Formats: sequence, C-alpha cells, structure tokens
Amino acid sequence: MKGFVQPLEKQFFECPTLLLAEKLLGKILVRRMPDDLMLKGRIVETEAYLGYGDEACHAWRGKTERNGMMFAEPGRLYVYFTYGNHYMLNIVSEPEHTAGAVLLRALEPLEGESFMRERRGTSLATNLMSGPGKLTRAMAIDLGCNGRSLFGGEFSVEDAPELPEEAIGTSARVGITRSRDLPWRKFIIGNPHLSRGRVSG
DNA sequence: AGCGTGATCTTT
DNA sequence: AAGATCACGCTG
Repeated sequence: MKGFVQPLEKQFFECPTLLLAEKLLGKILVRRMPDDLMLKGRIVETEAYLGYGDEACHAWRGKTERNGMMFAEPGRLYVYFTYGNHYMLNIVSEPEHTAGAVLLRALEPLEGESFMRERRGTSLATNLMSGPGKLTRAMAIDLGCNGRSLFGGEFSVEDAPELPEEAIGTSARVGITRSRDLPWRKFIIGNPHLSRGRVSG
C-alpha cells in the first residue's frame, strides 16, 4: 500500500549502543494516540549510555528499581523522571541483562504539531521538541510509558533513508558531570531542532 | 547565571 | 534521618 511505512523491527535495535545512537538519527519516532491522533518526530539528536564503564549511566553500579528497564531487551522504552519536572525517553539497547540505552534528546516535529504546541505552550516549531524534557512533554510521555515496546503498535520507529556520514556530528554528552570526556552524543549537523546543548559541534 | 522541583541514592 | 545529586527548562 502506498504511504504505508513499515516500522523498524527488532533486529534493527540489536547492535552496540553507540552504533544504535547513530543509526537512529533521521529515523522517525511514532506514537499512536487515541482518536486517530498520530504524533511523529524525526530523531535529530541522541546520546549513548552504557551500564559498564560509563559512570554517567544510571546503571553503572548495578540494577535498581529505577534503572531496571535498562537491563531489558533492545527495543523497549526506558523512561525516568528527573529534576522534579522532566521525563526522559530512552530506547533500550544491548542484550537482555546487559544495561544500555540511547537517550532521545531532540526531535523535529513532523505530525501532530497542534497537539504538541498545546502541551508545550509555545508555537515555535524549533522549540517544541528541542530537548529531552521538551520532547516527552510534547508527546505526552511519562512513567506510564516505561517498559513499552516499540513493536506493539502504540510506539514505533519508522525507517528513513540512511544519512551520509558527513551529516552526523559527534560531541561530549550534555548535562552530565561524570564521564564527561566520552564523545557519545550524536546529532544531525546544522539541524534547527537540536537541543540547547550545541548546534554544530 | 540562577532557581524550581521531587525522586533516588549515598552517607550519617 | 539527612543531605547530595540530577542525562532539564525557564527566567532574567
């Protein structure tokens, strides 16, 4: 059928976390809401977090109630609450029982913008989902979404053409104090919907 | 550059 | 039980 896009399947997510952080750039996060409302955003900025050897990762000291979902199989959502205000959305990576996830830091709105504008209280497109807390707000993602699968219909990631190597930028991760030096942030160079972290490098 | 806001984790 | 930390966003 024309216009019907197949969601990415499990195998896509079965790769090392850092590689997944890069492969997700340009792909489209989809949430199917009640009443035929579709929310879509192109992934333009990600960060990799690994349970082993990465002190910035919630799971670096082992499994707890909060970070438990990071140990699940690839392709599930890890959502957590922070700073008393914000939900952060991650896609779980690495095999089951191994902690890893890709934080989605910024999306470019593609569908459902009026819903997003209302939730965000702003109309500027580049301000709707240009940050990890903003995008969960815009897409109404909270702790109830923790553990949801990307293969169950409600949430999915749509395929899109692979980006050329030169379109992808790399930098240190934003807003962390430990393991600052690791260059595990990936983004689409020059995209206007990036987070406040940095726009080009 | 400063602060709100509250859960989680560490230290007493 | 108390204190520090925090993968942020907004105001100024």
